[in-house]
Formats: sequence, structure tokens, C-alpha cells
Amino acid sequence: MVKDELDHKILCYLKENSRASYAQIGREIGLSASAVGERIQRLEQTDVIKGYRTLIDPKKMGFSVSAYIHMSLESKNFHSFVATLDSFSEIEHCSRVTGETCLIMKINVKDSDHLQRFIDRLAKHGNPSTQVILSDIITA
Amino acid sequence: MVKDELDHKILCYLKENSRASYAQIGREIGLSASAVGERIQRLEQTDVIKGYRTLIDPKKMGFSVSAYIHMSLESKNFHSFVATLDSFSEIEHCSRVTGETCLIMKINVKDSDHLQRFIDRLAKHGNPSTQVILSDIITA
DNA sequence: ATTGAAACTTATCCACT
DNA sequence: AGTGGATAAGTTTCAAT
Repeated sequence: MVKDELDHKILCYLKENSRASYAQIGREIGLSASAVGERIQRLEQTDVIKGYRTLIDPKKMGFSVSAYIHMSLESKNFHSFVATLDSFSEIEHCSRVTGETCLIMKINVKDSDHLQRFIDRLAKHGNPSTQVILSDIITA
Repeated sequence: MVKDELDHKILCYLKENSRASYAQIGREIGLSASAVGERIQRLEQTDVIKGYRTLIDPKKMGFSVSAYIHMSLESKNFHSFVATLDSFSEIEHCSRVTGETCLIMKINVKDSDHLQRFIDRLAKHGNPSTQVILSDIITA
């Protein structure tokens, strides 16, 4: 778990720059590299840190359309559908939520043709509703 | 830009493990560490790589409620509201989208009290509609 | 829990290809 | 555009505190 202010500072720093070296973080917060390393190892083992990701511009990878899709499913189909989600490479995020729609997902597709095919695939399992992303204002 | 299959492999690998060393990536794809380093530097400079992030469990940081909030605004208020978004530390993602709602955001708050206060803050500028996240099924 | 030193690994630069 | 060698920097482990 997050024990003290030093852990908090390490996490704040790592959050925005996961390739920072232990030595660099140590300099920032006034701790030796080995102490930083040990703390980070503990934060990884206790699942406070869930992974290290690289933010890649989907447009520059040929995925020029991004969208949020909301999807309602009949409860009897929910779990079987969720089990198939890994096969949808287009999905960046997917969360189960309260309210009328059961799932909200963020997806990246090549073009509107690809979007159409993706929606058609979803529509076999439920009722997708799409909002195309015009711009990302905050990207964590 | 992404030039060839090797760039693509580097990005796929970095995407899921941004702390991998150049040597480690090189071993994976059959390239020397220096060549990997040069390619990654180019991918950073051409903004294919937009940053390196650490995935932190918000629950373990004391933010036990996450939600999607949709918000419609009058067009005349849109840009002034967007300019104030940086002051909302609770927002993890925010995108402008097509359709009835102008913005979709993902937020992390401490508890339902905090959620209520956050919604009240938004409500001064537009019409927020909230769906609480029950579970994250896919987290990129 | 943190430090500092030792042994190991990686990043960066550059000459060569 | 890639390799391999040299050097500087970083990581990891561990005994001491």
C-alpha cells in the first residue's frame, strides 16, 4: 500500500514519466536510488502500480477514427460477451457501468468503414451506440 | 512516423511495458540496443510516442469511486469551460465527442460525497450525467 | 527503512560497415 | 540503417546501521 508522503511523491512522478530512472526519482525526492527501487518494487508487488504503458498516437499508427461506444446487453448475455472482449483489438478501454448502458468502451479504428464493421460485430450481442471523438482534451 | 515492421514491433512491446530496456526490446525483435534506441528516439521526436505512463490503482490511492460523466454545454460556454478543465484534478480522461453530449470524461473521486461535490462543480457550466464504473474490463 | 559499495546491466556516442 | 566497442550512468544486491 501507499505508506507515506515519499511513496506518494514517487507515484506522482512515475505516473507522468514511467521511464524515469530510480536515480532520477531519488534526486527529485531526496532518496537514494536503491531506496527508490525497493519502494517501487513493493508498490508493484502490492498492485498499487498496475503496469507501465506507452502512449502512442493512434492516428500515426493508421487508426484515424476513435470513438466511445455505449452498449446495453441482456443480462443473460453479459458474461459470455465480456469473455469475448479480448478478441476485439480495437478496444482501448472498456468498463462496466451503472445505468441504462452496461458497458462503455473507447475504441480506435482505421476509418469509417472499419467503424461500421466494428459496430456490426457488436450489434450481434447487444445494442451499441456510438459517439465519435473529435479531440482529446485530457489524456492521462 | 512508423516506417516498417520493426518500428511496429517496438511500439507493440513498449505499449504494454514502457520500462523495458532497449537491450531487452532488441533481444525480443532481433536488433542491437543502439538501433532500438535510435528508432525510439525518432518515434518520440515525430510524436508517434506521446509519453510514458504508469498505471496506478486509484482505489489504493484512496479514490474508491470512478465514473464516466457526459456533459452537454451551450456552444458559447464550451471553450471557456474547456480552458478550466486542468483545474479538475479528478479527471483522468476527457474527450470532445459528436452527438448530444459534447464531452465524455472519466473521473476518480474519493467517495460519493466527493462525487456529489464534483458534479455540483460541473453543473455550474452545463448538464452533467453520471455513470459509476462497476469494474474495468479492459484497461489499456 | 535507508545507505553506500560491489558487481552487473544498460544507455549513449562514434567509428566502421 | 545497423553493428560493436568504449565510457558514463543506472540497477541490484547486500552488509551495516
